[in-house]
Amino acid sequence: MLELNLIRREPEKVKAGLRKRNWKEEDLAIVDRILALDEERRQLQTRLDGMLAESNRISKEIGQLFRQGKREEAEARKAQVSTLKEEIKELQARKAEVEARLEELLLSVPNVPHPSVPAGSTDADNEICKDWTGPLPELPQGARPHWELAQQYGIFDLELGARLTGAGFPVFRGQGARLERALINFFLDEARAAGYEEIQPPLLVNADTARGTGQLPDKEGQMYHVEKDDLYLIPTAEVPITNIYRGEIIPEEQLPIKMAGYTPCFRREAGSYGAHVRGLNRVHQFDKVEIVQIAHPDHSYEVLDEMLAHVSGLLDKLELPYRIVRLCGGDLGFTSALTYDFEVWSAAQQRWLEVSSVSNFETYQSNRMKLRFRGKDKKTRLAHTLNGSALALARIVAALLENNQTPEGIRIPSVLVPYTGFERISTNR
RNA sequence: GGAGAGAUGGCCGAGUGGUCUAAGGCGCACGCCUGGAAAGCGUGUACUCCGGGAGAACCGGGGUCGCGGGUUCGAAUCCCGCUCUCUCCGCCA
Repeated sequence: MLELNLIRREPEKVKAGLRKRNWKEEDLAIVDRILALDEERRQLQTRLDGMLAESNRISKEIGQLFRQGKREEAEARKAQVSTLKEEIKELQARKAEVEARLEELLLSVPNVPHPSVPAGSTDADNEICKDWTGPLPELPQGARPHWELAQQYGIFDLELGARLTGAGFPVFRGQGARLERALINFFLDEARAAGYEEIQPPLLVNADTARGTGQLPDKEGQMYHVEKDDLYLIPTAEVPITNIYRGEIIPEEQLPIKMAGYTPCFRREAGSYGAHVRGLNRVHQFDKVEIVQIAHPDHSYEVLDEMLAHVSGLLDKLELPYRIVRLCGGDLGFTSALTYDFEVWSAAQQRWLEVSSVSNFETYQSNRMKLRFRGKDKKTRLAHTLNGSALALARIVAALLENNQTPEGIRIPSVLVPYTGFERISTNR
């Protein structure tokens, strides 16, 4: 949720941001409607405060009159307050109504994109910031996509998952399961070495938490909902981890706060189908290590760069070709100010797969969460929140399988060998 | 799932209808004292909204004692609902 102050001070900047997100001119009027409602709200508040002050004053007098034994005067004042009270009730109702409408409008305004966000409407307009300049893997004759390799080596089984649960729930087996676990441990160890506190959050969250990071109300359809308990399966560890500090006021010297966690992630992904979602390319449940930082507003873009470097380091160590893409206005998430995607080369599919998304939300999430810090000047300010995948497992596995296939089996990058306990995946395990 | 107790400021804790503008203590900050420190003494110490103001200074007002309603001229205090915590019982990896 955007800060009302920003809309009040710089409505044109907000409108320019919406234009970058390809909003139609006539829809920009929402900014003016917000400003009008805010003005109305403040006027109501001023009037209401005056009446409440009056009522408080008279009530105090009544107390004094009673103690002095002046019953009749006290009774007269009572009647006076009674009429005041009716007006107060009416004003309160109007104020609540105005506030509810204001809130609703505010929730429907996305974050203002960072100046560096390129114009554009689809992923074709995204800007490649760092392309892969090295050689792409050369595959042997008869190279196969990862879903075929999975069958050949018994790494994971989607048909089995479909029988147990439904489409999009892979069952990892044998060396495949061990590879998953190795990657998780590798990513967590790397995060810890980079100063992130390891978190094991709940996998189900309540509506307040889902609202804090912006999954509700706008991405409701993305999440699995447990109706009986009104809980949501997390689509990413970002949701519970960022909310750890919801409503907190953090001493400035504790910033930045760095947290990392491994969780399975659950996404409904309704309506997707076809060849580009085969295998592990898009599934309903996948493993991911997420890194989260809560940063000082003056330094959040340095933090973003640091997170990009961290993710780059992971991919370097895994020896995977990758490129970094800056999302354009049309592709940018609702709550994000700036997002970089990491894409790894999937040699058999001959395409780039998104394996990480690193974003700065500035105060968009923290405003909704009331996540603040206390500066050296004793004032409270909203902190900036950032997060990134480091990394999303399913597609990393897909790329590793395809890029490292040899006639003797699938080579494990040397950095992972201490974690897997084997150097190659082969039929004879 | 059943029974009971509770939720007050950064923390502990008092407070059963008006003087609560929330006692007292701890902690923290600043000052005095000291060669320096401790002790002692003094002062201060929540968040938020609205208005005034050039003002993130300051002044005035509103709201917040778990959350939401209600009773009352007036609620931390009385009533109803909810959430959470603790104790006991049941179930359980």
